[in-house]
Amino acid sequence: MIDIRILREYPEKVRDNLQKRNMNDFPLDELLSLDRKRRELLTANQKLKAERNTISLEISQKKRQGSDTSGLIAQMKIASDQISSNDHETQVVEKDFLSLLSRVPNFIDSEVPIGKDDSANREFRRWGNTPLAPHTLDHIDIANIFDLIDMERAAKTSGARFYFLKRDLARLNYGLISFALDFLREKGFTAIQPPYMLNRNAIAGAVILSDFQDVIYKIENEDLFLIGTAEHAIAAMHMDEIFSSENLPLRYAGISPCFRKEAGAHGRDTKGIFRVHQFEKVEQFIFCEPEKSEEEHRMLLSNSEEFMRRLGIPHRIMLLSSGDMGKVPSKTFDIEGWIPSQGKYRELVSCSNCRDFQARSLSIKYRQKAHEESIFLHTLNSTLVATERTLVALLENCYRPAEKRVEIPEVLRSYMNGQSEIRSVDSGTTV
RNA sequence: GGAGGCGUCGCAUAGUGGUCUAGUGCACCGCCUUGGAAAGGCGGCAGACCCGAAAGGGUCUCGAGAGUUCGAAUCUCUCCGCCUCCGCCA
Repeated sequence: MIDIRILREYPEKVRDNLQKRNMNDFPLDELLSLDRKRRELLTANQKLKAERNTISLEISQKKRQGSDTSGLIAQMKIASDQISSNDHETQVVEKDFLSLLSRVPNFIDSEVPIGKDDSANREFRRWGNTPLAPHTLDHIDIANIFDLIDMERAAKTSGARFYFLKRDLARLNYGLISFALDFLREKGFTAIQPPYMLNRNAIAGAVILSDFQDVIYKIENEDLFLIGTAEHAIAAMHMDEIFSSENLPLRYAGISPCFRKEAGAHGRDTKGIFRVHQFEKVEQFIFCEPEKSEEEHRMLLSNSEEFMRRLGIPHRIMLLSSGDMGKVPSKTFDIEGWIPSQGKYRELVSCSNCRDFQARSLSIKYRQKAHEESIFLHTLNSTLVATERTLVALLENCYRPAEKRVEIPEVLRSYMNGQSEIRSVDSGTTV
């Protein structure tokens, strides 16, 4: 949520930001008039309540003296009726106001390139060789050679965009997770396995809920949603808390499955496990003081880059344009990994500075010294590894067609009992 | 799932319809005192919002919501959470 005072005092800043985000149709004037109306109602009703409190005190004093209070009580009755009808009206306006305010996107960083879509993203750097056509097999073709993924049966049990991971690929998935947790532990992150379901209040604090209807699953007859990412659970974990600055920054390594409806993705990436309804992710999450967030953001990106390098996945770093980024972050870097079968870089990592936007909706603050004024802190999040997507990149980049084998990256071998490659069907039933 | 108990300022607690404008203790912060500290003294110590240029004033919040009442921390209902016991269960 943005600071309502900025909107009140500098509405042109908000309007400019909406324009940069291609959201010119946002009803900003309606929001401003709702704010005015809400304050008018509030002020008027507060005066009435102050009056009521005064008369109430008078009544209690007179009762103790044994004087007659019937006149005052009649007066109170009228005031109370007025107050409750005003309260009702205020609530209605307040609700409209809040739901509109919560939809205002975060201010974008001045470095963010302005554009309509991903074509305006700015490339920062590349790493690794990207042979154009090393082989024509995609990750599903390769998985089929070694019996590593069963999409057909998953379609039968669960539907499209589900999968059974099998054999060495299931093991490699957990290897990746373990490696990622060890990697972040060395960098001082605290491992967190969050609840996989959140209530509406928690989710609404971490995201713009109206934009998430197409993304997150709702549990029937419960006030619960399956998490789309550990980010939201970890962000909401500290809602309504005030930290002292000596406890910051807080650096978490979240590990969880992520559930996504992908309702708006019909026809995109329909083959394989690149875009699926559930995947595992190790997530970096930071709570820090505002003046540290730029530095923390660079650190998150460099962690994710280093992780990619250690896996040997060729990649490039992109600074997302205003048209391609989410509404909550003020600045987002993506790391795109090389997918040989597509001859393209595809998003594997998203690394965002949300500034005080989430902290404001979740009311997470800090203060330098006891009894000083508390200030909203900054939150940042970055994928360290989303394992299913990364498995796609690994299968394709590490496949050696001449020898018909998938080479396991050096850093993962210790998590695979020393195994260095996936060769033929290992053991167990093949059907 | 069943039975019972409990949710009040960081912690502990007081409070059973109007004197609660929520008290007290601990912790914490500032000052005094001291060579320095402890102890002691004095003061401060929850958040949000509204009006105001400011000084200042006001409103709301006793787990959440609804109700009874002129008036609710206090009475009623619903929900949520926690604890104890029983049942079931990875």
